[in-house]
Amino acid sequence: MSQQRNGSTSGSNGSGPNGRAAVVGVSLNGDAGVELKAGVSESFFPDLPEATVARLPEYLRALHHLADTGHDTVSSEGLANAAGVNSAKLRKDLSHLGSYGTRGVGYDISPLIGQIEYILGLTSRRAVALVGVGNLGHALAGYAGFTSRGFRIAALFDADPSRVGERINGLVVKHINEIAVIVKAESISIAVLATPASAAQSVADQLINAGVTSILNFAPCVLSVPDRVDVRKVDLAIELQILSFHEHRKSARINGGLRG
Amino acid sequence: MSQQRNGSTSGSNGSGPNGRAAVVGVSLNGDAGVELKAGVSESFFPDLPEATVARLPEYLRALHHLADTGHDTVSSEGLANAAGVNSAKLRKDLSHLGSYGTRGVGYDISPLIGQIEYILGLTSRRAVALVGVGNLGHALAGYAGFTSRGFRIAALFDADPSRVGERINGLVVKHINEIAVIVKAESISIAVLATPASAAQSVADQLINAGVTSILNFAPCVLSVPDRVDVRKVDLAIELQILSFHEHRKSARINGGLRG
DNA sequence: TTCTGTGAAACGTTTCACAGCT
DNA sequence: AGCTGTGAAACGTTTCACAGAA
Repeated sequence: MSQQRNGSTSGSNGSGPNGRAAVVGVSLNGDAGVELKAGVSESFFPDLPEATVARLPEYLRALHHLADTGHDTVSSEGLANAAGVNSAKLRKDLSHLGSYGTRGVGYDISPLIGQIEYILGLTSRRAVALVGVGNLGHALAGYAGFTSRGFRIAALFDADPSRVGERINGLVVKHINEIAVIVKAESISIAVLATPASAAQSVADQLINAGVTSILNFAPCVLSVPDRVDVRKVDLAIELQILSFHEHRKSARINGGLRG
Repeated sequence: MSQQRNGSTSGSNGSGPNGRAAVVGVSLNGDAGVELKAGVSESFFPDLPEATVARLPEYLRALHHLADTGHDTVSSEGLANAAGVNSAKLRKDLSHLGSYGTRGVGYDISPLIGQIEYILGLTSRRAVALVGVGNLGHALAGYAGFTSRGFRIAALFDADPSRVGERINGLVVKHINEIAVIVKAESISIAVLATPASAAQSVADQLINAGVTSILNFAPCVLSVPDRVDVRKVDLAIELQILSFHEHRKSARINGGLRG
């Protein structure tokens, strides 16, 4: 959701005060049709359900894995298993992208990878700024998955002068008062926020002023942002608390003796 | 949403092969009623929608913040803003917990905190195992939010002998072949998986054999687990890819000139 | 009057079941 | 015969709008 998305989440909008909104996943309005054939890399933008969008990256990962292990075709059942969903859902999702399957056979992996990467905007490597190189931010700065899955960390920022100047993975940490200049210079539109909660809103405001329109927020707080800005939230303690609920429910079942 | 859903994500189950399922968020079946009054800390288990469960931690965080800043009552509008949702949703969610509001006034913060913590199973600090103290795992081991929001990291594991024995935050890293013994000895039911994807399934199997029934998975792969085990997935690259989709859509809007 | 609690409507998502292409 | 693509049904979630308690 989620969305928080977690989701899944993934979620919906709640209007905040004075025209700002705390947003996790935004509704889709475009309704241009899908007219793309395999191999063609320009198309109008299909109108995808948000739940589908949230699953495309998992399909993409599964498809890359299949391609790497020598497959070039896969059935809806096979891809669904690899992605952890059921096959009806997978077929419905992929049907929104246009027709990449052959009845009686399955899906052609390579053009399907191309189409999903196109839809997700991964045809060129996107520049990402990371703000907050403390405990967690430091680890994120070194996370190989960013690099291998379509992104490039283009700038690191921190408010702490003692951390400014530090070199991480070949990048020098800049002070947050350089956000405006660097974000504009590098045309960065996505930022990862790994600051303490107390600093997050102020940093988000600076990022948005500088032109950032998508934020991945690791700080445990709600951000208030304009409608045009997308925010997704990742909160480790929230994830554990949801699991804790399920643990509690399981033991209530056993102790209460009811309903299995 | 969930999962996964996040998913986020929150989400639903997809049956896997031979009775195993890749699970992100599990449906609720109990239907015991809510009979709890403020201050009483035993109750039957209410039948909460999964979407509500996923939001309770955010309400809890907001409530703690309000309590810390001297409030003892809050309106649905006020709490909803603090939690980033709309007030109708908040009221519906809280109505599932029983009646903690007073019409014309608002909600009593302190008993509401107590009830949410009870429902989430946070009345005693839960022991958590963390497997994989590489780049990300190391940061998670030091994350203060675990400690401050109801959890206690009770054990650290890694497969790499050169990391075994390292001391992090007062805990010594153990080898993963000690999982069975330590998880049982410490009655650990929740584990955080921060291993490479290639090791994740095998480690998950060991954890589950040892008695773990909830897993927070940071590895970019689908885990196959028995139905009784809950899995939530956090994948940083997936979150960025979802944001990338929205970036792509925004620029398609502008370039295509259609629909605002 | 104010603000919660809640039926009912609206909406989005998932699942079913099968038509139809290969 | 096999497997995709898809209407239609089922389900879950959100929003509306207001009854009714304080």
